Amino acid sequence: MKNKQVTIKDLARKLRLSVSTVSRALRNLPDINEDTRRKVLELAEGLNYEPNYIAQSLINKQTRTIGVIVPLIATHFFSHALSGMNEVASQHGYHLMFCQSNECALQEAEAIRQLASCRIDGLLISVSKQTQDAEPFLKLQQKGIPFMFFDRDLPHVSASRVKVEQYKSAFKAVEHMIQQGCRNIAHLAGPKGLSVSDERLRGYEHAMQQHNLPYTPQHIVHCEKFQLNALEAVKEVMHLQPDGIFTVNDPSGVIAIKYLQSLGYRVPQDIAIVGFNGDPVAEVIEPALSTIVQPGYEVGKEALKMLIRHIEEKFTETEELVLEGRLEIRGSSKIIC
Amino acid sequence: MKNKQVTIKDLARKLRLSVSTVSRALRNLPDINEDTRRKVLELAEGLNYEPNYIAQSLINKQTRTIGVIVPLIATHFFSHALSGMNEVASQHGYHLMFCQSNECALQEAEAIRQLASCRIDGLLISVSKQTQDAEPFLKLQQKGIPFMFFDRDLPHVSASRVKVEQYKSAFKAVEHMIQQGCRNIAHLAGPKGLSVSDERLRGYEHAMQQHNLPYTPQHIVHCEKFQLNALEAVKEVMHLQPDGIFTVNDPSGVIAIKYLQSLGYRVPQDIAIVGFNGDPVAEVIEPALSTIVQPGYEVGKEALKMLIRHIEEKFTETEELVLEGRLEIRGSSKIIC
DNA sequence: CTGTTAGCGCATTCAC
DNA sequence: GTGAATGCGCTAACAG
Repeated sequence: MKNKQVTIKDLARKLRLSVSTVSRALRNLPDINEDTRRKVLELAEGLNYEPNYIAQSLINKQTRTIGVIVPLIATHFFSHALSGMNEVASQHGYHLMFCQSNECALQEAEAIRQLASCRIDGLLISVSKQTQDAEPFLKLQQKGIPFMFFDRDLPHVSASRVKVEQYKSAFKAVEHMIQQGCRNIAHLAGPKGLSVSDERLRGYEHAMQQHNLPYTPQHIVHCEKFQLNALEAVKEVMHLQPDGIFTVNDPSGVIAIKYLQSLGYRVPQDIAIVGFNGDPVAEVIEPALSTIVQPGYEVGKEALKMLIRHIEEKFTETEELVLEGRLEIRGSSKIIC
Repeated sequence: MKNKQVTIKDLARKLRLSVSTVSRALRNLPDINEDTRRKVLELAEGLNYEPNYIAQSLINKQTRTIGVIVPLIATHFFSHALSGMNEVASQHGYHLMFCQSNECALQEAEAIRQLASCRIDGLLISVSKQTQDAEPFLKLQQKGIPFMFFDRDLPHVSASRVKVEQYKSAFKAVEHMIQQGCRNIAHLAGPKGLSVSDERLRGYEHAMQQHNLPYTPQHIVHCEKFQLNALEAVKEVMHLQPDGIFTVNDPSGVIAIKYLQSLGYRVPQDIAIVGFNGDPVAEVIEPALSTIVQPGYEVGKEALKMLIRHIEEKFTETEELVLEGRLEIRGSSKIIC
């Protein structure tokens, strides 16, 4: 932001007009001579004038900027969510200020502070898996900055949220495995305390219970680092000789398939695998990995739409939107043809 | 940005001090009574005061905000680049304002205007595949807003850039195929006029020429929409009965492998495939797809580092940084063991 | 229709 | 050490 930028004052001086007249001309307000307006617009165009949003923000008390915090951007789901937000933002004349928490609660809290100082009009956040403390969100509330969760949320914080149905999706996935004949299904779960993995776990448990299938605590192995230690988790769970594994995400499912095949197992005949998310890798593996396809792009779009609506209509109640996940049955779980 | 935010004036009033004293206390400037400073800091903490960056920006003429424009964020390379930028930005106290051009020159130009109005301190851009016009960039220059290209650039625009070596990487890839015994290599190329695909194509051509291998215009099929019509491109190129295909990206390589296998070809014995990028799908396909692994995260980091250096040191010359791509040889091209 | 005045939140002179 | 005055670029009353 050098001083080469043309200001409203420059235009006023060159046209021998007052700044307020120029300001009105620029904004197409009534009560202005058509001739003056034309002149102003022409000069603005010629001098390549761009309104200074910073100055406008100071007056309007709104920046038309939305903060977005995600745990990791280099992810199928979150990159699509951000893409969806970008779509809505540009449609409605908002800008996105982007931060990544790196799954770290401290970085997340710092990002929230920073964004608050930038005077964002609202915040969209998917929390890190460490995040427990509601404090940063309470501060946001007392500052009057609206925020919403998308995907990963803090259940005990009162705020609006847009999510994909996790519990029911997981339930559907496991039920599908049961219908395919699986009786001894294990679950590679995600980090404990993270809303989405907790809900997927519940879906697994309830599906098993509802179909009167036994499972032990050993059937559930938590991967704190998601796919990073999925291999060890698969090895561990194989002691139970399961005929099916429901994995908390697709990369883990892919790792499971590869490992089992290397051991000589046939997927899905000997053991069926179902993942979660709809990652591209799930379509590439042979056999293709059945999965719950999550509409990340739509989550992003709907979350920002809702936030903008709340901002512009000064809506204060909390709202919740739950999108459906689609069970995509592929080779890795198609036992019965 | 409601009016609930505490201002420096609020602090001044409650402490019966002037705003300038409070301002100085807050910024740890000298010439202030230690006792007053303590009181100010305490109250600021207690009232949850956050400095208004908007107001500061108006005075300092810098926003500490960097604009970033990418063609598509939901991409392995660009999402990692953005992640790298986020890392550097938070280290240096900058914020990122994110836009996606959707491969559309018009949206890109509009995004540039918008970001200019936000008075970003600098811009990092990877151009859309449509982009030809230098006009938006010239305007940026006359406004004194520094910008740099990363990855995809406009060669004829004078600006700094950070890229991955495309020509040499493609050359390496094709040469590797030749060393493995391929003699009739086809190339699924990217859109014409897009810097990176043009350079990969040159790498292919020169490698073929240097090894005295003939190729015809039919050996090169351009996919305007990248992977979307890769399948048709593969079918087309198969009329030449190639023993190797070098694809402009990994998804295309994966499509090629799947299609050829469905026809009964053995990869790599009958036909070798090498991709470009280092996408996760390349590791999952069987056989794994050889590829050029591009350091997207580093590109993002280095690009932002360079931009910040230019901004803070008022550096005006153009600079160019070219990172290496790593040839990762995998099953899809390992003919000789 | 147009110009003057005041002020957004803060930093930066310059007095005291 | 501290405060009053001025201004960043712009908008919003209010006069004329």
